Amino acid sequence: MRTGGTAQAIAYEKIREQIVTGNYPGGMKLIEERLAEEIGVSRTPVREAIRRLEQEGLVRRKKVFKPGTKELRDHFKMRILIEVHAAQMAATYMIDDHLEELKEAVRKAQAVRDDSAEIVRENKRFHDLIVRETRNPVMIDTVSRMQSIIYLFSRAVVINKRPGLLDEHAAICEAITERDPEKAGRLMEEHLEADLEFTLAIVELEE
Amino acid sequence: MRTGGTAQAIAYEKIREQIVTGNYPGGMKLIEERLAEEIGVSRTPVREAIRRLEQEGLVRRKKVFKPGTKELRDHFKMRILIEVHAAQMAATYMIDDHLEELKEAVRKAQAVRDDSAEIVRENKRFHDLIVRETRNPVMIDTVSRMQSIIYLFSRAVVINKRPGLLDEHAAICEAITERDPEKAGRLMEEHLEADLEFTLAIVELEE
DNA sequence: TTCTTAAATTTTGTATACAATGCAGACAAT
DNA sequence: ATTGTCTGCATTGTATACAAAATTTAAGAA
Repeated sequence: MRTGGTAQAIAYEKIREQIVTGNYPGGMKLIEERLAEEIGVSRTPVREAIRRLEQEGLVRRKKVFKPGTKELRDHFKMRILIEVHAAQMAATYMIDDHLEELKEAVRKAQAVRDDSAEIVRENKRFHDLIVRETRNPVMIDTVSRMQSIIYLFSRAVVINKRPGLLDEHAAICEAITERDPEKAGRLMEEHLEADLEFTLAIVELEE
Repeated sequence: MRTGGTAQAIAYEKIREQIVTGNYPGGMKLIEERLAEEIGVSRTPVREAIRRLEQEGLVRRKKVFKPGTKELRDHFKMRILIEVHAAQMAATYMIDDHLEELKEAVRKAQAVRDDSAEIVRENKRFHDLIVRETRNPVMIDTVSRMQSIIYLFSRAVVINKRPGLLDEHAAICEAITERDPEKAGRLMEEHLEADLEFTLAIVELEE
């Protein structure tokens, strides 16, 4: 990975990496001095990196954020609201080039039914392509933040991949192709609600 | 104003204040040393305050953010999405106590038809009360952020208060009272879209 | 033992010095 | 006149020292 330029950027990338991989587990205290030494910079850039992660929601009061089920739900609901809207926009305005990309993503995910890392990547790609159709950076950004938080959980979920997920993607893609916003929106909502319930079910198993 | 506690909090409050009052105009460069001296703290807390404001969207690359019309639109659309949802939730679930508060806010705004500062306050209150009904801190927070950005503009707009605004509030309130989510959502959407267009029209006058 | 409180410690907050970077204007070369 | 690059200045980035606050540990009393 190319962790560019400034010490702060390096610190940010490294800490973030540790958090999302689960290497720094939820609840772990982030001690500036320790991290500074570990990364090989001074406390100053580490501080700023932590602040950034705090704003981003991955860190809460110097601890790695550990979302409870309520918080997971809240983030998911925010995401659903935007993505349903995005699906409607996509069905209305998506140009053919983009539609091709979307179909490609669906096809690819179906092709690699066993490699779960690859499925995760294509899954994310599918959703990103749809969210892009809002043409609204604020929404795109918000979804991205929600995904980060949700991912703190779904590492576990990803492994137990949910049945039906790929078919639902295909169905949404079809509704967009048919230029049916109502249907696309409805299918997206059902899809994400199912994802949420599945995720919650697994999380509750773990606790 | 009570600017409590740490130097960083003081710096944050003071700088934010200057920005939202328009005292620091859009595009102005924020120089750490100058601000530090002005506020009476060292550069360190000022830096962190600026970073925070950057995350919040009020500052962009050390300059006071000056949203263009596209950006204003984007923020507004995000807000609309959430508030329409909130209105639907409110119509479905709002308890009587909260409904009373809402009615009170509408009444009060109508009572002070001349004092524009007071109208702004009651206007905000009306929307906040509805957004609260999402019961979703993530959404509440997001709307609050959108409002900050929008307010960078609407200082101008506020002065030319839009006709019909209060009646629309009353109508939304009524739809909620009638427990009609579809209507409440639709009215809220129309209301905010009208606000957006009005705001854009004024902004374009200014340029 | 368990609870309180005080001391010790760890950790964060703040100031400040110095280094690196970027940027504006001056001057030279074409 | 245009381009280039050099110089000095303004600003940000980083490290570090010290102060304040928070947290842990230990000791003593109920």
